[in-house]
Amino acid sequence: MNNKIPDLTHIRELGFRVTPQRRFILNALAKQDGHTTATDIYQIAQKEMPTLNQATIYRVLDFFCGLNLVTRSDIGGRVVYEFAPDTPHHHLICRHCEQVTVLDDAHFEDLAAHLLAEHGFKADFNHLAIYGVCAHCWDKSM
Amino acid sequence: MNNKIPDLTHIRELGFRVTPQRRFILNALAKQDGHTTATDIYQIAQKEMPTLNQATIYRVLDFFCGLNLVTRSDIGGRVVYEFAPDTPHHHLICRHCEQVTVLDDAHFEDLAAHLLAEHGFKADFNHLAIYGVCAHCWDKSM
DNA sequence: TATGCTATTGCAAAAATTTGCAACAAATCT
DNA sequence: AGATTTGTTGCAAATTTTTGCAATAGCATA
Ligand SMILES: [Mn+2]
Ligand SMILES: [Mn+2]
Ligand SMILES: [Zn+2]
Ligand SMILES: [Zn+2]
Repeated sequence: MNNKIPDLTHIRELGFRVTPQRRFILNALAKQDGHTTATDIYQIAQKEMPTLNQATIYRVLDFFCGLNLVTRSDIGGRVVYEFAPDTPHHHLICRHCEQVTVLDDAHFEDLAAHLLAEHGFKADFNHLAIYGVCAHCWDKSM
Repeated sequence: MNNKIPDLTHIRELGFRVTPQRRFILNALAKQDGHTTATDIYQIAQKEMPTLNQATIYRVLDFFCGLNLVTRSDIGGRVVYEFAPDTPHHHLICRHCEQVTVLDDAHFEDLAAHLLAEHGFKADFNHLAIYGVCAHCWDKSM
């Protein structure tokens, strides 16, 4: 469970506006503790904020992704959103059993340093979905 | 330009079937030399294979992705497909100027080795989209 | 608190993607 | 070549996601 109440006020300084819709969606994401689809949000909204339009949900989710407040990724064929935690994480996804495990961001520090040094690219590895074969499935296939 | 004619016969040994639709779609992908959307394929098909159904295109693209014959990724908000080359590559995408550059797979060898050793996970980093800020935009923002 | 600017929303229509099912056809075996 | 099996396709309907535009509402300023 994630109780952190997201700080929306700072987006005002960026020239954007704090709206009830944005507050609702970000809070909804923060309350969920895993990956959430746009449809999930819409269904929650049906009860708690029935006037909230679907198009707005997609636009706001996209808006938050642009600010790195939310991550968006394609996991197991579904597009999922997640409130971006202080400590970034990623996922290992097995192509066989579809199992999804968490991978700490620390594993990407070396690569990030290299990309910055060699390519001048300041990468933020935000919520990557890495596909492959897990240990269990690999054993079975041998 | 990619002239390689994909070998579809081996999928027969996997229990799948070689159909004109699959041949057409894989060839169409191989002929394009960049990222291609499902709609691109559909429009090509309108001329060369008008009976090819949209649903089939999505199913076949998904089928090829499952076999790692094709990569699928979300780049700049668009879902793009690409005939999987012998030498895997990835992309660095700037959040500011949206510029997309190519990153060789060699950069992921160390990480892959680590994941295999530490997590028993045999990762195939196929066509990752890495977001961040390019050198040019980073300079401007300082 | 009232005013003005314009970012954002709701709405409806368009576009993209998925799904169930019956008809079809690729592969295998007589 | 004909029969059989069952993986695939086309079709149409259901979902999901995007887009243009007029109306709305943040919020800065006075
Ligand atoms: Mn996650
Ligand atoms: Mn590519
Ligand atoms: Zn597995
Ligand atoms: Zn840039």
